[in-house]
Amino acid sequence: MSASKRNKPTDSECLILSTIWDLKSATVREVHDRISETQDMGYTTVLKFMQIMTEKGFLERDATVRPQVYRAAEPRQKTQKTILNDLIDRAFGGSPGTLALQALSMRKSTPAELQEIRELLDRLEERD
Amino acid sequence: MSASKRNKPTDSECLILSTIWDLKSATVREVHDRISETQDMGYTTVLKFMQIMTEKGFLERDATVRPQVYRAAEPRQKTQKTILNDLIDRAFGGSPGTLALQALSMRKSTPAELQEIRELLDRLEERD
DNA sequence: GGCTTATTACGAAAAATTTCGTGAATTGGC
DNA sequence: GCCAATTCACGAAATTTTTCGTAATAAGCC
Repeated sequence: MSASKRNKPTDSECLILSTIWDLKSATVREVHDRISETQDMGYTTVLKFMQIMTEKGFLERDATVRPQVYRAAEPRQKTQKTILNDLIDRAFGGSPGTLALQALSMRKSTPAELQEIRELLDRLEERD
Repeated sequence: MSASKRNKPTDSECLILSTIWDLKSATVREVHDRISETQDMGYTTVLKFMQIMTEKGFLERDATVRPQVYRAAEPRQKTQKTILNDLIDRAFGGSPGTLALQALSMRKSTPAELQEIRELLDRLEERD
């Protein structure tokens, strides 16, 4: 199967993906421990999500080791872009700029991030 | 009632909100006509969503006129920020900059938007 | 090998979202 | 005022998402 690209993960799936992106690869327990810090979600609930996500093609699992280890099937950025594409059309009138503007004006970003964005802007405007 | 702020609209609700933001205020038919251009969604389905959204506090309705007219209960930006806040934590490791960067590198933005972002960056960096 | 604990599979309940049928109420035209 | 067409309220079915209980399986220890 592996619907991989076209469909975006659900809210809970994003939470789990996020953790796995951070850890590169992770067992169910590792994911659950991480998520438990902020959320109230049972161990078998996390397990079930990870099984479903494997079916959907969001995760891959190595069943040769115990406990089993999961990895993201797609690179983080690719999935993030799928999510953003959907959101931009759905709630930002198709304008990525509007979304970016709102995001930046909302919370403090690091100087490094701001600099990176400046450089991106330079490259984007050069193309004209 | 009016849960207004804390909760984010569902996917379908975003679609409808988007339309109403554009039109400032709208009847069910107007919203349905707009959405029908790209989606396959029945009239009564749209109506039901708008009724639910009114209960939830996302919309307000003027029932004194016929057909009834709906408006967004909160300003567009406020709702957009609620959505972004959630997404940033859920899938972007809490970093608005990462989200902004991805959004900008994804599709072409207008020169005006790029300029606006530059100005925002200037203001943000001044604050240090 | 048997016991204890941790991990995994299965399936299904609970909750939330999406969809629409049906009939009542309202409006506009004649 | 009456009829056709539109709009609205109600409720419920269908689907998807979220949650977890329970049992099966595997691992680690003495």
